[in-house]
Amino acid sequence: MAAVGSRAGLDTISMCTEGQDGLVYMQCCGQGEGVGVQKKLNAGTEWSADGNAQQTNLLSFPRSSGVDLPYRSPESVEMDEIMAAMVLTSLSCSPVVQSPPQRDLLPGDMECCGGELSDSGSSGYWSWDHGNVSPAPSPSVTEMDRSLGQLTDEGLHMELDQAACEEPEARRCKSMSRGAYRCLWPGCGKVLTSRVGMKRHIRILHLGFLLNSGGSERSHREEDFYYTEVSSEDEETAPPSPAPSFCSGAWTSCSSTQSQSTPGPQDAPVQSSPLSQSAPSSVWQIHTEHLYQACAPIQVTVSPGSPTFCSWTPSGDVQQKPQIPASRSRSVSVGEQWLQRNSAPTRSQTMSASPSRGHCSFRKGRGEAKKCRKVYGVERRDQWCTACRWKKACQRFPD
DNA sequence: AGTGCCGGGAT
DNA sequence: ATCCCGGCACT
Repeated sequence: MAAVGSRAGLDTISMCTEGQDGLVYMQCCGQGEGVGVQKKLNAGTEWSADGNAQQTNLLSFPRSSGVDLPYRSPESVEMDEIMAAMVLTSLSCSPVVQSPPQRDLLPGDMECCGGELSDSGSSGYWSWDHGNVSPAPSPSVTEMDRSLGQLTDEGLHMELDQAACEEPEARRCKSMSRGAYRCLWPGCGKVLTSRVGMKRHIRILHLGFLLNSGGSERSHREEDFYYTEVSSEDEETAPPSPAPSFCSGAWTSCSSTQSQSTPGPQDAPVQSSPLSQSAPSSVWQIHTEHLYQACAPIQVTVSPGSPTFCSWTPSGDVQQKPQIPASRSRSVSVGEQWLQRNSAPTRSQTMSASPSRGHCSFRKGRGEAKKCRKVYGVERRDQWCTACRWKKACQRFPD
């Protein structure tokens, strides 16, 4: 299925229609991994992707029969019709058909994650350029190719977790319909309705990978340990766990505007807006600041997911993120962000695993982490964290 | 020697 | 509570 969303996959798409009940059946013959995905969609559209199916390319498409298409080459016309069919199906229900291992994604996601969805073709998700479709003449092949390629590039960053920033009604209808996934990370407990979103949540917030790091392969399986599937009842009884401040602008900016606007003529998708990826680290940074005065240092397990909350407001603008008091904000270097991400998980390990010293002092050996003194130098002592200034255990760069 | 920070003192 | 520093452990 991984290739279905790609051009290679589209080459083998075939479809046929049944006139009487208005169902549109599309068959996608993938090239390799051939587990089929079937989705019965709300509007009576059914998708079938089966790598083993050998089916002739029957390209009758009564739903768009009234459309006059300018003459193009047969291949182009074929692709156009395919695209038109896909576009029509996406208009009514905007499916998110995931790769077979994640086929537990149910129509709820599709209904609620509407037009803004786009997923990585390379990771096996369908990509739908949904918001820009119309029954009018379908976009040219090159246009679609371009948009598909773009979605392939960008899609990974805009997954189903967008639902977190959508309307509450939409979320409700999603959560009531079936199970969900709950983050097991200590102090988080966020519930998401899609596995992909949960994985990404864990990967980004807890495992500390930046969005654009592209999901380094080594971490791909790691998220599985940190979430669990919960039933819908569990989800409903569970308190709405605070979602960390990850309603980043790009995830939400694509949501309502595009899907709710009347489908205009083909335009370049708006989904390619770049993501702001720097905020979380700085948020963690701020929250580790001055902890010496706030609580005992031993309890500082800098869990990146815990400190901030995501308001479930539909707009989900970047400005919706919790505003950091200006007095505490400061620029954070890349190295510091790295330290923040990497020092957090190791801290508890070093604490618990080394009862080496006889007396109760938890004094650790020289960590490799830079401290304020090293980072800023003695001459810029005013930029040290409070603890360092007081010759206490550094809170800005905890071991 | 340089650094991190505990323990304790000063305010 | 806040701020500072002597002095020790560690590299």
